[in-house]
Amino acid sequence: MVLVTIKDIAKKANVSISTVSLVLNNKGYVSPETSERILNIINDLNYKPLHSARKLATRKTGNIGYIIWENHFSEVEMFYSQIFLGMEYAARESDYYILLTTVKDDFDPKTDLPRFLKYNDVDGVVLAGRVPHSLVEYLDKQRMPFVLVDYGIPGKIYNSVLIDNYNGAFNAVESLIQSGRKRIAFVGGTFSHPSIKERFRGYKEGLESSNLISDGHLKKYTYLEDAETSREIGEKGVSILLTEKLLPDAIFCCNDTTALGALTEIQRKKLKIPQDIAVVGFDDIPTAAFNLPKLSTVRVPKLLLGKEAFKLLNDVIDNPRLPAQTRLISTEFIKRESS
Amino acid sequence: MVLVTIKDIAKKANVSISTVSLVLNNKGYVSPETSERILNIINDLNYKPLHSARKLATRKTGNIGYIIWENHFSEVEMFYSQIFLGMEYAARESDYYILLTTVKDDFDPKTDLPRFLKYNDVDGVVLAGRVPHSLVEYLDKQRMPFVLVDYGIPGKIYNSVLIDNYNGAFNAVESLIQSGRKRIAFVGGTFSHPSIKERFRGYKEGLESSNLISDGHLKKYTYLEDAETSREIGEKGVSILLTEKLLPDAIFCCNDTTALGALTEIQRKKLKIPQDIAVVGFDDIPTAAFNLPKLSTVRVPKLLLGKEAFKLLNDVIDNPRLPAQTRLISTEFIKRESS
DNA sequence: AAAATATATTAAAACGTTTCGATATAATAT
DNA sequence: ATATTATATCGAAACGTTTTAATATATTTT
Repeated sequence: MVLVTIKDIAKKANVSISTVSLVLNNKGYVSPETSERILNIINDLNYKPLHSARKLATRKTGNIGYIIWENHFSEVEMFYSQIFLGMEYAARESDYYILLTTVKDDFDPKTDLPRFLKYNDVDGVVLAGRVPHSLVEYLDKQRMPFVLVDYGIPGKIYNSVLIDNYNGAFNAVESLIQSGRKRIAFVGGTFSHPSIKERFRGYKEGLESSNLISDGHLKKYTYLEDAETSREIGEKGVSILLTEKLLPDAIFCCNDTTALGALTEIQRKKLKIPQDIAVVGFDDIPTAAFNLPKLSTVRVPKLLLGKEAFKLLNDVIDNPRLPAQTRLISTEFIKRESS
Repeated sequence: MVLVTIKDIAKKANVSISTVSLVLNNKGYVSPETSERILNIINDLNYKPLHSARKLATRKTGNIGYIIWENHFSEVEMFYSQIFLGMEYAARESDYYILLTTVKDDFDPKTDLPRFLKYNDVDGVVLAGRVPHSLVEYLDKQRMPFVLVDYGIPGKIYNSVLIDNYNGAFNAVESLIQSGRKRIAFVGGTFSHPSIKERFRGYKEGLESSNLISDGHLKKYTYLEDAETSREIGEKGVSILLTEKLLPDAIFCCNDTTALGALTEIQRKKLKIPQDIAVVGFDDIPTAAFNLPKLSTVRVPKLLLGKEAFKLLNDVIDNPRLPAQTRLISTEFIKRESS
C-alpha cells in the first residue's frame, strides 16, 4: 500500500505534474476534457495531496491555534468548548486544522509560549475569553494574525468577535419589568471583564429606560465582586441582598454560573422562585436547562461565535493589514421557570 | 523578518547541512565541540526546523487524532474534555499535535470520516468513550494505529486504556457498608457500555462479599435503563426505588450525572441526605464537588487517562505489530457530604 | 606495520508539492 | 495577412528538511 503521488496521476493521465497541480488548485488554464480526465483518475486512485509537501511548497502551516485560559477549559461550564466546536465545524469546510491549547493564569511569554507559537506552526490564532494581556501583546508584536472572542482589552482595538452583551442584558431586564418586577438586583463577578461590564450597563440602562432606578437603588441592589464568577458568588450575593428591608423581587445575574448559585441560596432561604424572586442568568449553559427550577437566561449562540471567529481570522490571514474590526453577535432571551 | 533555515545555521557554523541535521536529531557522530558551536548558533538565531519540511522528509504527519462522540463533547460533563487535556499535556513533551474532532451518532465511514483520516493527516488516533464500531473497524482495517480510552467492544481485543471500574465500584460499596448501610441500591444507564457493566459487577460482588445480597435484592434495588446516562435517569430511578416498602438506605449510581439526578429526586421527596439515604456517584466531575450536598464519588484520574492513552498510542505507532494491550487505571474513593 | 574499527564530516539524492517562465497553438483584433 | 491576445501544457526550480553512502582521519587490534 504505497502512497499515491501527483506523479502517478500525471503519468496515468499523460500530462505533466504541473497540469495536475493546476486542476488540483483550479488555477490557470486547463481544458475541460483534460481536467475531467485528471479528476477521474484522482478519484479512481483515491489520491490525496500530501499535506506536508503542499505546506512546504506554499509556505503555510495549514493550522490555526485556539487558546483559552486553563481554568476556563477545566471548569464546569462548557462555554469555551462550545466555541471551539463552532470553530471546528467551520474548519471542516476549509483545509485548516485547529490546535487547541490552554495557558496558565500566570502566563509569561518568555517561558510559557504555546508550542505551536514557539515553533511557528500556525498561520493565526483565536483567543477565547479572558486571556493574558502579555500574550496578546506578544502576538501583536510578532504580527501573528489573531482574533479575540468574547474578550477585549480596554483601550486597545483588536480584531474581535463579541457578544452583544448590552442589548442582551437590556432585553432581559425589560422582560422582567414587563412581568411586573420593580426591584431588580444585579449580582456579578469578574467586573474587570468587559463582557460583565457591558451586561451591567445594559441592566442599568434597562432600569433607567423604565424609570425604575430610584436614588440609592444601585447601592442597595447591586452585588459586585471582582473574582472569577462562580456559584459561590451567586450564593454570597443573594445572602447579602436578602438583608435589605425591602427585598428585591428579581435578580439579574452576570452569568448562568452565578445565577445557579443564586437559585440555591434563595431556595435555602425558603423563598419561592419565581413568585417571591425571579432569577435570570446569561449564557445559556447546558446546566441552565436541567436545573430545578429551569433557569431563564440570555442565550449566547456559542457555535456561531466560534464560526464567526474562524471566518474573521481567515479574513485577517488573507489580508493582514486590514484595520481591526469587531463583529457583534446578538443574543436571545430564553424564558424558563425561574422568571 | 525572513525565515532562518538549516542552511543559515550550517553556513554560520562552517559545517554542512547534514551535520546540523545530525545534532538537531542527535544521531550519528558529531564532535562535542562542533555540536556545541552549532547549538549555540541555533539558539542565537532562534532557529526552529520547519515542521512541514521535516515531516515531508520523514514521511510522518506529526499529528494524532482525538475522536469523541459529539454528544459527549457537548454534554454538561467535562469528562472527555479532561481526558483530552491530559493528552494535550503529554503531547507538549513530544512533537505531536493533537487534532480534536467529533463524530455523529449515526456515523458512516463512507461519508462521515473525519477529515484527518480522509486525508491521511494523522499517525494515530485516540478514541474516547463510546464510539461508532464501524469507525473502529475501519481504523483496524486501514492498519491505522489507535487506542480506545474508557471503552471496549465486546469480543474484540484492541489497545486500550481503561478505568478499573470493578474495584472502584467494589470499594465504594464497601465504604457504604462500613458506614452501616444495609440496603444499597444501584441506578444506572447505558448498560451496553462496558464500563457501566463493570461498575455493576463491582457493586454486586461488593454486596456479596459482605453477604448483604439477599434473595430478590437485585430485583428490588436495581434500576437499569439502557439509555444515555443523564440526570433524568437518576431522578426516575430514585422515584421508582422509593416505592419499595423497605426503602434503600444507600444508592450507588453508575456515574455522577446520574447521581446528581438522584440527589435532586431524593430531596424532592423530602428525605435527608445522607441520614435517610446515602448517595455515591462515579467519575468525580467538577459539579460533584459544587453540588449541595457535595457528592461522594469514585474519582477517575482523567488527566492520567489521557496521558496513558497518549503514551500507549506512541508505543503502538513505534511498534505497530505488538499484540494489543490494555492498561488499567485505578480510582480513588472520595467521601464528601452525600455519604 | 598493516588491517580493522571508531570517529567526524559531507555531498547529493530524496520527500511531494507549487509556481514561474517558456512554448505552442487557437482565436481575435487590426 | 499580421499582430495581439487567450487558451493549454510543460520543464525546471524551489520549498527546508532527513538520510544514505562516501570520504577522511584517528585510534585500536593484529
